[in-house]
Amino acid sequence: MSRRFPPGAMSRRILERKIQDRYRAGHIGTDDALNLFDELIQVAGPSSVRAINCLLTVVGRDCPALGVSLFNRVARAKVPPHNITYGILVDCCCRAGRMDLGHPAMGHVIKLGFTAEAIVNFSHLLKAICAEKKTSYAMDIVLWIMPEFNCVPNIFSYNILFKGLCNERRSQEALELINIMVEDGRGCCRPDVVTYNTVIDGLLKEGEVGKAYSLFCEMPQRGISPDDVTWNSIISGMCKVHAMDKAEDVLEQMLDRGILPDVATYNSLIHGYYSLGQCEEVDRIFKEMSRNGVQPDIVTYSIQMDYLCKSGRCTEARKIFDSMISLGQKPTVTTYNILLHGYAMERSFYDMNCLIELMDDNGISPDHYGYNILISAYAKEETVVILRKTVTSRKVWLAWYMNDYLCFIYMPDYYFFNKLSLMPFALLSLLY
DNA sequence: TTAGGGTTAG
Repeated sequence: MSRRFPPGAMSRRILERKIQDRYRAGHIGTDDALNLFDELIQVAGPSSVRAINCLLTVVGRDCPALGVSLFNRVARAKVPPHNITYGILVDCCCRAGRMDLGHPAMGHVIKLGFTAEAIVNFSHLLKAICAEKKTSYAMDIVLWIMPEFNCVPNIFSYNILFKGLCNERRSQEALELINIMVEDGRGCCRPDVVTYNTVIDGLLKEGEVGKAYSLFCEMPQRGISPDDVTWNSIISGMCKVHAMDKAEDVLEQMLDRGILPDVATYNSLIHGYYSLGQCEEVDRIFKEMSRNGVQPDIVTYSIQMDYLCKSGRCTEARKIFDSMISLGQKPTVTTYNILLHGYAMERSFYDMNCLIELMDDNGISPDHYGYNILISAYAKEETVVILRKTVTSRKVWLAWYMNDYLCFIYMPDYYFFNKLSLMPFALLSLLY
């Protein structure tokens, strides 16, 4: 009787199955995935590609650069990568800030003849190109290069372009593109609810409230029903320009259509009323939330803390912060920044330093908002003298004396600022 | 393996 599998093949199949089952159940962490990858790659064969895709997805999600290096090991093993494997690779290259590797990876997909099925791979590439504020180039890819390779752009491709245009403050062009697509749209590439939501949000962020509202009103005529995201965007836009009556009108319309407000809806209203100093209205919204069974979330508490800090009531804000933690809510970097800004306004340097230590203990790194708050606060002290700036391998230490006290700021994200032109405003004014 | 909304600094 002949054996069905060569020696070792059965244990390899068992390992592959185990990996895929655990991946589907969401039971693989990054460290786990690395160990399983080491185990599998030693015995891997052509059948291992699905399990390898699962492991690359888990590792790449957390650490895209590591995902790229694992792919190199796959390429050296006798496992022909699948189109999906290349998709994960393109995504990892782009998210690791290695567009110089992302383009060749995509070129490889084309060379191997995967182009017709490479639609998702193109989406990763388009997203990364748009993130670099090169949406015009991404548009050339969608309109000319993809059809050239028989890869028909889908609504995902177009919606990535719409988001890119809006992020470049080119919402008017996005609006015109919607109209062109409506006039001669074909098949799957008619604008959908996500397209409208993206452009409505872009117009609102550029202060074009009237145009955003008109587009919102045109949706039903064009056969697209607004969803919860659409309603929330319009309500948030109205709240940001302090048109609270209009926001309440839109909320009524939303309820009439049977769509229930969620925590994001209430957060917009609470923020709007706090900005106007109308605390009685805030209390009313909180009661309404509670009546409708909607629980406040981290953003609700952050908005409340921000109001208290800006009113010189940091102690009360801190009580909310501490009670939030005791209830098991994890503060985000924004929550810390709000409190940090409150302490900075009070010039409470001791509290600021303690909070930074707490962030560190909880594994949260300050972002460019946080650094600006810190540096601006210290820079306002007349006795600040920059003592030393050390730049080593993408890391920056700043040290200075303030009131005979040696202060440090460690900037692990220097490369990030440099890359995205997000070097903190206050830091620039100190260094140059 | 791909797209959209609510909070923070100067």
